[in-house]
Amino acid sequence: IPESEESCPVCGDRVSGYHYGLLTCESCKGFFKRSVQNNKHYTCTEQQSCPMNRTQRKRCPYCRFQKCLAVGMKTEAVRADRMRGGRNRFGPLYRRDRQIKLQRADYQTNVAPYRIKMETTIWHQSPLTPHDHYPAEGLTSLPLPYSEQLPLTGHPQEKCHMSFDYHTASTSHAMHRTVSETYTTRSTQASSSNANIVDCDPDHASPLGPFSSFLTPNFLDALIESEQDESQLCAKVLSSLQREQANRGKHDCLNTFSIMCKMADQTLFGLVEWARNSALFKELKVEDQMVLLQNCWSELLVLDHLYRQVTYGKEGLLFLTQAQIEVSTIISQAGVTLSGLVSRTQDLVAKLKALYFDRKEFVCLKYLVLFNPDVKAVLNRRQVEQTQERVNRALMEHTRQTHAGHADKFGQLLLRLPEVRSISLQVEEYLYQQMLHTKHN
DNA sequence: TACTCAGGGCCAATG
DNA sequence: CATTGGCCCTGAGTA
Ligand SMILES: [Zn+2]
Ligand SMILES: [Zn+2]
Repeated sequence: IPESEESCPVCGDRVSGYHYGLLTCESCKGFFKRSVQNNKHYTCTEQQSCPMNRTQRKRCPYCRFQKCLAVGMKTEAVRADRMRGGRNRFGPLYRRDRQIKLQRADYQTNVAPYRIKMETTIWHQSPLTPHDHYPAEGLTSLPLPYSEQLPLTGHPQEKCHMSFDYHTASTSHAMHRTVSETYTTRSTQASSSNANIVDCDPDHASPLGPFSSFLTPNFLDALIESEQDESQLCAKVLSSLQREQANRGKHDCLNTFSIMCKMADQTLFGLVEWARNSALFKELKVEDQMVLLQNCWSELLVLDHLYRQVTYGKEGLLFLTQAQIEVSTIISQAGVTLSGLVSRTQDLVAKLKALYFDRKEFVCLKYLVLFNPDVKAVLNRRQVEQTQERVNRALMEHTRQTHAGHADKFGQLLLRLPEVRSISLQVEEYLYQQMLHTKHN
């Protein structure tokens, strides 16, 4: 059933089954076969980047064949002897792929919505006071640097620097407090957001919505101001880990990898909260809020991780909130999935560092990923589209103004999003495996 | 052994 | 004429 939903990665047409390595449509199957069998060499009359879709795929065989190869169609699967029927060596690959897709579908439709539902229920049941919202707030008044040692088990030789230092993550917390509070203490009935926002924000009251009175140059600033301070999120994640550890005995400690999973879990919680607190997001219908979050939660998770690595991470170290782990340790001790994930991520971190990826851009990318008009079940597509375009313009403007020396930083940033998406799918897969694994114990 | 499903081939339609 | 793509035939691997 799920593969009837899939569309051909080459041209977007309906998929007819696995062909030469992956799910493709019938026409691309035939095209690829003929091209390989007859050893075709096409040429492109344009810039070798012709659009590929159902109606235009015939226009440029060169670009079509390049795309076939790019998405992973395998020339080895075309038989030189033209033997018909039977099976080839890709059989097991197809089986694995099917399994993974099933798992992913199961996770997407059962687990992720459940989580989000749970979180929204909590949200609606208890209108949050600022104090509840930041359970770790007291930590900000502690003398800095505040350090603590989390007992770790697992691999005794493993050099795992688990010292917690608020100095690095803490910035001008007090400055943003007031802004954050006005947002978080609002009634959270998102469906009637307009009235609430006008109520709480008389300065910006407008019949067209809370942001319509912001002039475009201030749009991004307004977005940034409403962002929760980084240290608050870190503190929340950490305090929850400490609670978890406190509930366990001294001799029943979490190992590093469980800690990473728990961190991801808590961060996800925080990201859902982030979205639900954002004024742009509140303008959407609750139904659309749900489907958008269900679509991008893992991408947000990856983006969040990337930003933390770029800003706080040191070379060769994986920075987890306040803990640092040597990347080489993970690569050598984790399974193939996780180590692959970590190395792909670190590659991306290096690229972003080279671009001097900043906080404003990070926030913009989060919004671009969240307001994805391509999500199938979205009701008000126009609204999502407009918001995405708006953020997109803001990002373009920002990169043009503040990074004038760096040609096309805007384009470079957008080009990283497909890789983020790809990593996020792998993350979902990994988390799903972990879930099954822990369930069986 | 019956069934599956990804290979190959066929051929009307298209230009 | 060459190319396309929907449909059908085949047969090794699988339950
Ligand atoms: Zn196709
Ligand atoms: Zn082309």
